[in-house]
Amino acid sequence: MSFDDQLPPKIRLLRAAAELLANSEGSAVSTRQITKLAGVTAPTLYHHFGDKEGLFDAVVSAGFEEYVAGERDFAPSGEPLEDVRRMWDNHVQFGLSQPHLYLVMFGNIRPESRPAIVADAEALLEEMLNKAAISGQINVPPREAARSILAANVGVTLMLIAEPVEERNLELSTMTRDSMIFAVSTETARGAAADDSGKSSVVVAAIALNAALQASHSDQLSSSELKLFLEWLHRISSSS
Amino acid sequence: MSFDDQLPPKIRLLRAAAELLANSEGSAVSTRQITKLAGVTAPTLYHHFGDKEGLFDAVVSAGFEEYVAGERDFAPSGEPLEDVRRMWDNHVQFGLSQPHLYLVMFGNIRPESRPAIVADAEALLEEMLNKAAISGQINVPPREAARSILAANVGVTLMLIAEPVEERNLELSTMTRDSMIFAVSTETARGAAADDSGKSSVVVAAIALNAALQASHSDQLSSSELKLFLEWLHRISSSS
DNA sequence: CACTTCATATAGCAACGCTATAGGTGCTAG
DNA sequence: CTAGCACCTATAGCGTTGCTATATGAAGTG
Repeated sequence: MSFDDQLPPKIRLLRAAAELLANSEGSAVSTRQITKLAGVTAPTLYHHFGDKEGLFDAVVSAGFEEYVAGERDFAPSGEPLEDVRRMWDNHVQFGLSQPHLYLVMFGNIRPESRPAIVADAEALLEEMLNKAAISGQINVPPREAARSILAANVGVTLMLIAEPVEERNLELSTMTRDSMIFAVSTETARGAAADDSGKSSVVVAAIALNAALQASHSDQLSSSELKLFLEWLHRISSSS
Repeated sequence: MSFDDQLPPKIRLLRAAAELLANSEGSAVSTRQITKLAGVTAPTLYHHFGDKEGLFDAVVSAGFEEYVAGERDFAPSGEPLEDVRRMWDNHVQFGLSQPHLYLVMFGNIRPESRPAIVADAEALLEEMLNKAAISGQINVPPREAARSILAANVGVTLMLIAEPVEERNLELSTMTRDSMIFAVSTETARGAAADDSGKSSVVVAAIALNAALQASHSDQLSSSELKLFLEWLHRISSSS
């Protein structure tokens, strides 16, 4: 019954919960199943984790490490938007390979209670999008882009999980993914990639902004503000 | 206790369930609450609806009529893609105004069990996208486009529901919506933004510069200067 | 040794979704 | 009018859920 004697009960509970979450098909996972598999009784669970959700949160943190590890390994491809695509695919892959764990992480929605994990995933995406922004590859602030992309990513994954396995069509994922990324990117070409060779730096961006601001005066700043702004921009631009 | 005597119990159950789903804050709704409010006992519920989910499905069908009615009223604007935008907004609006009902409809995800309602919503969207396809306005088969857009729509709505009310930012919705629609449409609108007096390139450059400055703090500006600089940058980059 | 602190077990509560069984109701057939 | 027959509802309770009041054991400290 208990599968891992002589380990501390806290760890046995974590492993039992993880195993049940990973393998249980369809129905929910009960505390009694978990404690039975772990070879402990109910109060032990509540002593260590407070309540069922506390246990699941702990399991999820561990599962999330795995998820994040998958995301970070892909990271340095040099092309940030390509990395965002990989993060998207990794997200979907994780959801489909461990649907119950995923549902605990992202599918357990209740009004006004945001799972902590969502913020983490969002931060991860934002970090990557920030790199894209530095290269001038996106036309939306990274934070908003991250939220938007993550929302679509979760929506797609949930929808795929809800479908019968044999009907799951991953094209839904790739299509939505590319739609979202394309929409926030500055790529101009519909079919072919732009040859704009990216690779901007602070200086390049500043120069571009400087030129753009002088060409069409923005009405977001007053004229005196604009003058000072342009002076600072010049200092930055001429720093290299 | 029972609020609507002399109506048939089936209808009283439906109304009680709908009312509880609409008003219950946070916690779940139990069959006992429902039967108590309806003034009937448990077997009555199971006689008419089979099980709890059957009742909820029935409530949802009724609620869905309302939802669909909202969608159909908007329909004939002549511009199909504009109608898709309205359907998207209506969807989000419905979710935020009746979050519990919405969660029963779209948030109750379990592996390989697709809520019937999703197929209906998908069909509705597909129908509209078909009109767009006939006018040559989209570059993707309507069915796939509908699935993709609906997935993103649900994802956004769930994410907004999970957020605290005061933090809810509908821009997440409009931005994701336009991203999705733009991506499937044949508009070559990327250039249209450039027509927009070059403002978009200003925004792109500002976003890039903003990200670059925060990544590697330049030593060309003092910290107080930088602070003000970034504030202005933010004003510019969030102008459109 | 006495004392505190932590960790686990015994036993059980209230609430849950659901149901076996039986009784009441209104209908049609004879 | 009555007998039979569906249909609908109630009494009572089953098995399971998440969780806990209480007690017991073990381990460290004075």
